[in-house]
Amino acid sequence: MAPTIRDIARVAGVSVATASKGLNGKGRMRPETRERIVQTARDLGFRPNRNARSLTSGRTYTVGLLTRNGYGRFTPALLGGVEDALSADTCSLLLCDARRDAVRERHYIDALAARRVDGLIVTGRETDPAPRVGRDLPFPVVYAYTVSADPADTSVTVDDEHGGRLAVRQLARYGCRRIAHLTGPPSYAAVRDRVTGARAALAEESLDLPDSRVVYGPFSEEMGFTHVRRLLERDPEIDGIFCGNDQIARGAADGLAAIGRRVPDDVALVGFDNWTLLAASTRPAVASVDMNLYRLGRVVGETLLASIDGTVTPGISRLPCSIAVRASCPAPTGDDPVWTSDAPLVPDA
Amino acid sequence: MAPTIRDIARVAGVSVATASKGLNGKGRMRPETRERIVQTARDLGFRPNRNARSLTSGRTYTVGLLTRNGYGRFTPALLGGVEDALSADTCSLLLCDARRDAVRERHYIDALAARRVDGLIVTGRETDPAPRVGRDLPFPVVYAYTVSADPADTSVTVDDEHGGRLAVRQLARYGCRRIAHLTGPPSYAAVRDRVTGARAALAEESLDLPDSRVVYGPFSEEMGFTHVRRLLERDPEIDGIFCGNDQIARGAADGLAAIGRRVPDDVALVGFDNWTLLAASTRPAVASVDMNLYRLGRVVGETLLASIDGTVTPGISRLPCSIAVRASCPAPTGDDPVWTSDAPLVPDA
DNA sequence: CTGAAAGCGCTAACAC
DNA sequence: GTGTTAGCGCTTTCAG
Repeated sequence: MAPTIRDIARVAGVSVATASKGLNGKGRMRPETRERIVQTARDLGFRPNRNARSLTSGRTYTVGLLTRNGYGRFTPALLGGVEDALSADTCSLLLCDARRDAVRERHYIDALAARRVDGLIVTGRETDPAPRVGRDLPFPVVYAYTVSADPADTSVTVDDEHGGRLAVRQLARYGCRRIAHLTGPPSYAAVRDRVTGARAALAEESLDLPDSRVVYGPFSEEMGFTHVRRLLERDPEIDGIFCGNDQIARGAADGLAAIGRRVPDDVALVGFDNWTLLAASTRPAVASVDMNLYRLGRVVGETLLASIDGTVTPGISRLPCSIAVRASCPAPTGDDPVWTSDAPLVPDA
Repeated sequence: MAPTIRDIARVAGVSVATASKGLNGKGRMRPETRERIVQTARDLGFRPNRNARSLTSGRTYTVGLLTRNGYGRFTPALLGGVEDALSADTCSLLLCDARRDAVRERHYIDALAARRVDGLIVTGRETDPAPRVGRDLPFPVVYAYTVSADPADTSVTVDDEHGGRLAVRQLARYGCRRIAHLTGPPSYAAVRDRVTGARAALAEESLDLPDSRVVYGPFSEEMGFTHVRRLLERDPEIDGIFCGNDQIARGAADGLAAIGRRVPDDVALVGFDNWTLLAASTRPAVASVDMNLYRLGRVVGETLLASIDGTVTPGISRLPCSIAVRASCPAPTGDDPVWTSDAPLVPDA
């Protein structure tokens, strides 16, 4: 059995109360007593039981992370940021995956409540407003990437409009004048927001993005591969394409190669997600919008810690994106935020 | 504040002990009393504090998951299996990412010990024997995917040799007779094991894999793209290639297309990892060895639960792979285990 | 300066 | 059947 504070007290020849104070650097006592206590604890390999401590303190220094639909490509970066933010307060993360199942979700919420977590982070793969995770929960909740449909909740997500703006600005700076958009299903808020952003930015350059040059489809390579060719057949003047993710961009790059168009000379390409593994391997490498998910995770963690401390900030906050420049659209970036590297993370897969 | 068992007892008009027994279905008491207690608990939204309970029970029903070098592409599937296995015992997962840093690792181990986790799972991106996580830890440890250098520890990993056998058998069944291997750095045990397996399987078919047809390099598309062409220049008779992962396979497919070789008619291809997002999008789609990581996770979880119960199984156990058949090598699979789908998981990214 | 005592939320013997 | 008591490991008044 692991030694308890009583063992320390006994061996050090003091009372339990003194041992406690000694170990926690509280109260006042003769330095030699404290030293003796600490030394004894070290000798016995004493490790205070945090669960016991949380009984009195009321804090468990544990937060839940509930993902609503599995761990995806976005999870690692987000998780890294969350962990780093929380580690500042030596909080640990309890993981739960609801797998699109409301019953599972409920079950996990209960389990987390029974463990008296200090807070909860809810994440999911879409930025669309989603039903909140429960009402009157006994801990603060922050939604990460996904946003709660209830404006009284706290959500932190990506500014997809900004991402859309960055993408087309990069194309425009490269000199593109007839820009098209190949993207995912319009049922995604992210997809719609990016279109909105793209149009706004183009308008500032006196350019436009007519409906005829926007193609919605699945978020897949296949989509990019087939539709890029149709698009250029219909409208051979297109000289730049904003792709809704890097898979589409890759398909588009291959499709352009197949019809003998050079990238970026004839048609420039900008993707989204900056999934380096894919974007950097495309021929040529694809410039891409980065959602700064590590930073998102940090902000989420910090927001949750603040909520736990009583400072709640209801509403949705949207963090800006960056642009990762690569050969498919090699223009200077102007004042736009530039992505450089995954800094403190082990990159990708 | 959340109601405590005392609140329940008071409201239900019984003692705390009776309330406890009533709620846990223990002891014997008048059914109506039990009913009253349970009903009161429901009314007050009582949620027993598991931390308090674990003080007496000695069990926290929490296990740590320590990843040594970040969350990769393999993590989600593994994690899913682990979660499912542990949920059978209503265990929760505490997440830690050591990020290749021994100090961080030590720190996390301490934190987990302080939380009195019932057990620990250690995972990492390589199957190479790695230094064990600590000595004389106060809880059982199971290594997942990564294996401990100490044979007294319990490790569960992938049978890469079997994977190598499956890959070349699939090629052989398609009719390939001059098989080559494009793979990652030989510093990886996984890389060497797969070569061993491939050679063993080929020998059974009276075929071989001479050193001249094995190329080591980085695990990247670029590697496949450039080396497949050199390889076929040197040895134009090659009719099948076993690729060390799906990125290499993809590069190889593109490289073959670039020199006008048809896949699979001229050269068949089998990859490794069965990373569907990549493998299924390659033109043509790439057949690939699947490591059954979800199942690995389950076995790891079950093994850990057994260890917690006192049944330890030291040593390394290696689980077999499956083969996912796709257009790049469309042969019947014989008796080999076939991959069908990610079953209970939300697939990929 | 140090220690006795009470209590955090819950469980488990053992009385009544 | 139900309640009293003690105790899990630790913190925290408050006396001494």
